[in-house]
Amino acid sequence: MSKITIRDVAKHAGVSFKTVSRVINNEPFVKEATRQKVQTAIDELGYVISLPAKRLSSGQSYTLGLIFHNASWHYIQDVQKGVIETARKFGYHTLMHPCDVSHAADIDEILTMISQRLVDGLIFTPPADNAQPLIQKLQELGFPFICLSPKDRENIHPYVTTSDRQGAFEMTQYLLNLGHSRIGFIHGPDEQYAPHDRFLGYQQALTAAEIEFDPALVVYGNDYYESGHAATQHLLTLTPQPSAIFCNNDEMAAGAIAAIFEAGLRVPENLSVVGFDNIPLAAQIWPPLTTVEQPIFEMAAHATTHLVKMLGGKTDFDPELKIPTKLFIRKSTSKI
Amino acid sequence: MSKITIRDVAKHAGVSFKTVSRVINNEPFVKEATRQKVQTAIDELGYVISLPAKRLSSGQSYTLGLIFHNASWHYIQDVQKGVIETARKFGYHTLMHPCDVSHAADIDEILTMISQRLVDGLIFTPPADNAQPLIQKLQELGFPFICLSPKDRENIHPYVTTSDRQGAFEMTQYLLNLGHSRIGFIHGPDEQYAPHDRFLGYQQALTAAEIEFDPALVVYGNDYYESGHAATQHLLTLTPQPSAIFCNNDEMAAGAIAAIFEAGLRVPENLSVVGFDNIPLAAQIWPPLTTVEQPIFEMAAHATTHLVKMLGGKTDFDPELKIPTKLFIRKSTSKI
DNA sequence: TATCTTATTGACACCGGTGTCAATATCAGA
DNA sequence: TCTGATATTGACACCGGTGTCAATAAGATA
Repeated sequence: MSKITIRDVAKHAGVSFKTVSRVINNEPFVKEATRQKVQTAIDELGYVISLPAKRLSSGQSYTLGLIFHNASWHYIQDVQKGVIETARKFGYHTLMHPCDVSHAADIDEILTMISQRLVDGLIFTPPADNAQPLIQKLQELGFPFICLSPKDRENIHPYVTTSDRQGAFEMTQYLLNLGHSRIGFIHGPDEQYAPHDRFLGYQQALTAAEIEFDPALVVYGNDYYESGHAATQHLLTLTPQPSAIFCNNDEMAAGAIAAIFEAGLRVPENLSVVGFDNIPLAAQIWPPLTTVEQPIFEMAAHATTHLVKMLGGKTDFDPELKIPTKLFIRKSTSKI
Repeated sequence: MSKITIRDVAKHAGVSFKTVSRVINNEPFVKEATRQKVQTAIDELGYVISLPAKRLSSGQSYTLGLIFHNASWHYIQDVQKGVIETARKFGYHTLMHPCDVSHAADIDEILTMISQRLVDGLIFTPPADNAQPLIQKLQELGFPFICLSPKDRENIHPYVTTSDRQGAFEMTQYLLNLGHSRIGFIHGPDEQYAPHDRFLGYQQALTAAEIEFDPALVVYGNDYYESGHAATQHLLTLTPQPSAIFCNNDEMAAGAIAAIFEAGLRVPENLSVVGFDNIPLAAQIWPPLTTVEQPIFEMAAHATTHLVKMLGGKTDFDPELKIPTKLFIRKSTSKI
């Protein structure tokens, strides 16, 4: 394709190549007539900027790195959409970087990416933000990054998260209103922040309704289908059996539903099941899942916007943004 | 981070900067002793190459673009894994490019990416390969690209696909062996190639078993959950009712199962349901879905390898690679 | 009209590598 | 030990932009 450079355009327009550079970057102090002349030359020649050249000379890559490790792809897909779309608006590209941040080699790889000047800033999705040594190194370096729902909210800034506690509170309240008082709770991974917040919301709703919290109803899972399945099998052995199960995420809820069916019971006739996140799967299983929508796309979009602002040297934004959740009532719940 | 350049390393090692360049690129004709000396200097100084500089001077971006449009994310996630992982092995990075190739502006955007020298080659996933004007333009330009399961296999090369026909043939045979003779078939989007191949496999298996093909059993869907749901509702009104439903993909199969449950019937007791692709969802719905695994990851990996080889000027590979499918028997099927 | 600002434009170094080709070692054979 | 062939290394232009600062043009002011 076009091997046209700004010097060609300059010659064609009868100006210096620096002026062409000014025009394509929309710099001030260019006479309108000159701008027109250059623009015409650009159009006639079909000039397109060479990004490699711009990147080398400006010292910026105009690229953001999205770091994710071991995260559910349902989650990642929304994050990707949010980040890619938002980055594009600002003229940035996005590089996906799946990795295992618990692995020293992978951390080195990320550090290398930075040294290579491949990315200008990084976006971390949980649990990648748990890579303490990496995060610390970045902070020392002063390298721009932002986290999505980080575990450690005290030391990692800026971040964007969601109102997990409030969402879980509302969902629990909803189940309570349906008449459920023994609500099993499948807890998420301990290393992350969100599960604790969600659990807290569950407990607070119980307290608000003056229902005594029974620790026996809490089982730990790892957010995967299988663990939701196993946790539910355990919950079903309890006496009295819970009449509803609140899962830390939708994937475990899908596992829960499978376990209930296997036990010869039905959802929601015998047990109600709810999840968290509202991933596509939630609407595609039977029965469709009542869940709490986590505004992943919006979080990712906000995080990207913040990061780009940081790269531009701005700091006039809230370093601790919280996006609200929303209840999605479907068919996996019913009155007791 | 390090602002060390090859000139710094050269000075430190007492050689010319060109020699350093030779060492980092592992070029021949460098004396072993020199290589050692340079390597030591590199290690001591913590030198890391500047990609922007390499890209500008070499004229290559060492980046592949993955174009996808409107495709299921279940599919895309495996493609992404395959492409990213493989590209990395060859020292390439991958840029995701979701877009709408039926939109002229989006096609221009891709053409611009090329002009900007942002990517060295493109990988298309269906149905993005249907962007005729774009594909044609690329062929004229001689710009390297490769398609995954393209619709138009006559004119688009190279490509990597899977044995859709054979997979559908085997699955149908499996259902036949289970005793099903009236097998509903939910056809996929007409604009793609794969659905036709799968349908052909279905018909051939019927013929091989000497069972007459009944056109009434074929309903068209668009690969989404909802259309599988609707198509199944229709199939259930048929007399005699089919005893099994073969869906063009898993997502529609999930919709089919939901429709069956809603009608008060059970899977697989009353009807067997099978899908195609073996996406994660297949194992997470109840009952777990019997399906045909489409080797998406492998296809993506092969395609990437081919593309990189093309970029290296090689042409010693099959321009029409076909990766085999595999049957996954789970619990959504049973004897009649 | 001469002078001082301020708006525009141009000259040129530089970003940090790669590519080309000439220069210098090295080594085997005579 | 000398010579030609081959192995190594260096010099330098170049990729196509951006940044800096000087040069020039255009107005404003006196």
